[in-house]
Order: sequence, then C-alpha cells, then structure tokens
Amino acid sequence: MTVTISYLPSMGRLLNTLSEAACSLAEDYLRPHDLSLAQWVVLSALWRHDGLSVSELSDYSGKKTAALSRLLDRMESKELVRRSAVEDDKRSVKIHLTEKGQGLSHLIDMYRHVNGVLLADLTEEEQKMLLPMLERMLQSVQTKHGKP
Amino acid sequence: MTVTISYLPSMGRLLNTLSEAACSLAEDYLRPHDLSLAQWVVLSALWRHDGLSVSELSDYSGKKTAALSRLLDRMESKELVRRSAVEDDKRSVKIHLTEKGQGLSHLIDMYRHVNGVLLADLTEEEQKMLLPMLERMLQSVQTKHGKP
DNA sequence: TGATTTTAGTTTACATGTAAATTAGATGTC
DNA sequence: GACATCTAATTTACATGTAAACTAAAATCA
Repeated sequence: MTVTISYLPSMGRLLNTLSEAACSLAEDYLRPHDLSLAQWVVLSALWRHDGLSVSELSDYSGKKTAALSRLLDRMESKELVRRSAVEDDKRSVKIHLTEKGQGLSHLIDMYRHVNGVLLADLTEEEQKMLLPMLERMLQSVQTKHGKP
Repeated sequence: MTVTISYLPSMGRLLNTLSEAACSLAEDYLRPHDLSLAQWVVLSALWRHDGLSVSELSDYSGKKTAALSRLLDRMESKELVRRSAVEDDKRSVKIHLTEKGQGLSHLIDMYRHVNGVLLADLTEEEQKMLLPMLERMLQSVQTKHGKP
C-alpha cells in the first residue's frame, strides 16, 4: 500500500483570496456609480428579467431571502427598485426596477471587465480547461455541503 | 479587424460561489469545535508561530487590523488567546495561545479535508495545472487592485 | 370546513468585513 | 529638546452574511 503525501497549499484559502480580490476589483468598478457588488447582483437579475419575486431573486443570486430583505430595503431607499404586491398571492412580493435602476443597465457588462483581468495571463487553452475544472470542484463541494 | 465575441460566464461569480462553498465546508468541519473559520485562521497562524503581533497576524491572514482587533476580543473572551504587552514598543501587542487554544492545534489540518473534497474529481494532471493557473489569476487581479 | 402544515417574506441577534477617525507611543528633524 | 510625522492598535459607523424566530397567507387533509 502506497501513501502519497504530496505537499499542497490550502486551495480553500487560495480560492478565497482570489475571490475576494475579484470582488474588490468589481467594487472598484462600481464605486463611481455608487453601487455595491451585492446591489449589482440584484440589479443584474432585474435587468435580465424585471419583476422577479424575492424568492426568485434568491434562487438567481444565491442569497438568502433574509439577506435580500434588508438589501432591498436599502435599494428601495436609494430608489433603485420598488416592491409591489402580487394579486394572486398576498405573501409574495415582486421587485421592479425604477427608472434610476433601469438607467444603470449598461453596467450589466461589468463582469466582463473582471473576466478580462482574471484571464489576462492565461492562454486560450488554459481558459478552456479552467471552467470545467472549477465547475467540477464546485460540484464536489456542493455534494458535501447541503446538497448531497 | 476581427472581433472575437466568445461567450464566457462570470468567472468572478463562479470563483465566489466556489469560495463560499469551500468556506461553508470548512465551517461545517469546525462547528463541532465551536470555532469559526475566521478564528481558525488566526489560530492556524499562532499554531505555527505563537506570540505574533497584531500586524504580523494581519500580514499572515490578510485581514485588516481593524477586523482582527474585534476578532481577538471575542477569541480572548472565549479564552482561545491572550493579549500581552511588548516591552520595547508599547504600541505593539503580542497574541499568545492559551491552553485551550493550544489544545485545538490538531485542527491545523482542517484545510486538507477541504482540499480533499475540492480536488476529489480532478485528475492528478489537472491538479498540477490548476494551482499555477489560479496563482497567475491572483497575480493579474492584485496587479489591478491596490498593488499595481 | 376547520385544523395543521407549508411557504414567502421579514425581523432580530450576531459575526464579519471595510473605511475613517482616534489614541498612544515611536521616530525624525531642526 | 520640541514639534511634526509615522506607526500600531483600537474604535466607530456601516454593509453584508447566517441562523432562528416571527407573521401572514396559502395549501393540504381528515
């Protein structure tokens, strides 16, 4: 029986550092527009499909409804979005873009800027391999956490 | 002039999701020991080198001293660490493990568990390629943010 | 139909991160 | 030595995330 003890740094930490750096880059990009990344995520869902419910926003964004509730409060007071009641289901709440929120829709391409920086130093081939690798890692982790 | 419009999903988002999933996995692992990931990061520095200053902990962990200050408050009240004055420089504060903090040092290998899950579905070759790719991405992003 | 269970959203309590202001103690320069 | 500047750590104000409790409304079912 052979035991391979290969030295390997913490992938979790590396991914974390990388992710945080990418977020910082995104925040830099959004700051002049007075938008946080969290707010951009919500807007980017609504730019594609206005009038989503809180649950649908949750599915799209991966954020819990508790987090969204407060985030939407702030976005509402910044007049980026507006809540509206649903006739059929009084529990449900639909979120609509205001004119101001709509007016920022050109920022939907923000992620391309980040992609560009992230991938700047990788060859085409590397880029082609990277995505499926990351997706497989995600699958592995999600299988072990919550969705087994 | 040729313009290549290749469809590419948001790498930032993928990295973020992956990183958060890896963190959740780590938190799951630590929960039975009543430790948060942030606390583990501090302890993992001290397990390697006890008596670091707050600034040194900041360098090691990548956390700002402001974040550490409060984190250390909580870790102190949980009796995981102890602050002590430095003779030479009254501004500086050294952080020491308590017996309780020392007693958790077997958790230093937690990250291997996470590594194992993350890499479970990748071939040896893929694993070998992944690390340098992520490191190059990190370099690219850090060059654009703060360290240009 | 009336009681029970689910579901949608919100609220609260808490941990964490950032930026900016503050405090106290070095350091440097004249 | 005295004043200006820098540095280490903390504090404060705020945004965000989680888990758990709560509210109201819909759905189920006996």
